[in-house]
Amino acid sequence: MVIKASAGAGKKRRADSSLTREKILVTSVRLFSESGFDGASMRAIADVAGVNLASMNYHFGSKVQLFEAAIEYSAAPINARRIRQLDALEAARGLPTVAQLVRAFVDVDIIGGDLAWPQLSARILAEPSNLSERLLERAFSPTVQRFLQALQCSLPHLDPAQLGLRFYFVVGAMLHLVRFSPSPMFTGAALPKEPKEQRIDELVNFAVAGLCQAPIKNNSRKGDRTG
Amino acid sequence: MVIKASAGAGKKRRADSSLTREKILVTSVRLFSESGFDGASMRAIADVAGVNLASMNYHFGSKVQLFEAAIEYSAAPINARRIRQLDALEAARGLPTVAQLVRAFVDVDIIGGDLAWPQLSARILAEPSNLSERLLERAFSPTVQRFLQALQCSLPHLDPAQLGLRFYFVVGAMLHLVRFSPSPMFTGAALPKEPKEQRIDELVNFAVAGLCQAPIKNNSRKGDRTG
DNA sequence: TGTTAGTTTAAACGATCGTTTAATCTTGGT
DNA sequence: ACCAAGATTAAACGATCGTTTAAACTAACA
Repeated sequence: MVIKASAGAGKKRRADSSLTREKILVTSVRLFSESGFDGASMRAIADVAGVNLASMNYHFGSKVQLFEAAIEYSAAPINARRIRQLDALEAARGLPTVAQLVRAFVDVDIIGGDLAWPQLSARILAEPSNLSERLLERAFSPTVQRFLQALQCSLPHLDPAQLGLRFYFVVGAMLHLVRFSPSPMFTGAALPKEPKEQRIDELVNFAVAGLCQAPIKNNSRKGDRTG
Repeated sequence: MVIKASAGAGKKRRADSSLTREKILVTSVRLFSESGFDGASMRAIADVAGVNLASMNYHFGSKVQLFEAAIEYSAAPINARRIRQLDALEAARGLPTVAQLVRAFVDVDIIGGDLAWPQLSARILAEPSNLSERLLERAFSPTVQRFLQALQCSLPHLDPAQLGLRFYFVVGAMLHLVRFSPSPMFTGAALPKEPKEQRIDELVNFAVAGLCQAPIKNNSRKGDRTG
């Protein structure tokens, strides 16, 4: 058994194994994001991908390793695009606004495109923690770090820990929006559904207000607790 | 096979079946919230609860029905406490503040206590949608509706759909905070972890700013998109 | 005390899971 | 043409899953 590391780089020696790898990865991303790790069986992935069951273990070793490969395969292009947008913002004159930074982070994940990284990442969050935490960390962390640095520059008065926690809230709201379209209990059953882009605008506005206008540290405990 | 509807109400006829039911429910909530629907097996629940495997199907019919029963069992007391707090706020003189309303909704879910409803509800969100959506709707909707009405009274200038979407963001941030303690990539590895109550304060402040201070409707598209 | 409905139990059922085996096919190298 | 390494395949393995069966047990009522 030979577990190959990369698909596109090495020149294929004999057969079209890289095609098989890619079919498996694309299908894995789809089924894992639809049904979760337990819900997507190796056999279902093999059937949908049109490959033999055993070839998945041949190429990826085990289901867990396939899961990790699918996560990396799905996250990589989106992380790259986020970083590219952030680079562009930082290359411009003057500091990027918080709204620009939030939008650069958020809209990629929701507009998304062909590879369902947001659905997959939202799914990972619900897997048993020993599986998910390490994987999410690896797939998310570098990009999050860079955005946090940029946000810190634009919000220098905020404590780093406080900024991190608020950005964590933003990510939570984003993933929640990505997972479902908000159910009728929130938006009212009769109301027409807004287009996706408008919801992103709302999310950006909400996030910017929360990041910038919430009171700093613990100097204002406005009225609470009556019960 | 007799599937009983309620445990505490009907007087037990012969044996201590209500004790068995309760042990199964308590253990189900714990294991479902830890491992999800697929991850928690009937056998594991039976072992931990100290009951026979077959008795779970005897009392609840099927695993799906047990899942539903566990959700209801876990959500009911928390919904009740939320509604009680809301009633108290509305019984007081003057309109409740947004901060009071948000806190009444949020802190119950995080302080939580013995029954892990927040973890469970966060877990449900990742189940296949045919399972989760209907259940979450049933467990969440009435309480959400009442809080939305109260928020609307305190924020009359907000469009109902816009308010609903923003409250949806708040719930997303809350569930995200409940699911994990924010990973080091957000808060910085070296920083000491804040106490739980302080994080709730931060969440409330963040949510209030997002709910109240975000721009209304689509009149201000502050700078975005530089590409 | 014998009856009977309700409950608990051990054992088994069929299905599906991830993984492995071993044979076959494909294809570049000589 | 022959060889050998990589890739694909059908078939099976052992384990575990949710569920069912049928017998044993418990306790209120006649």
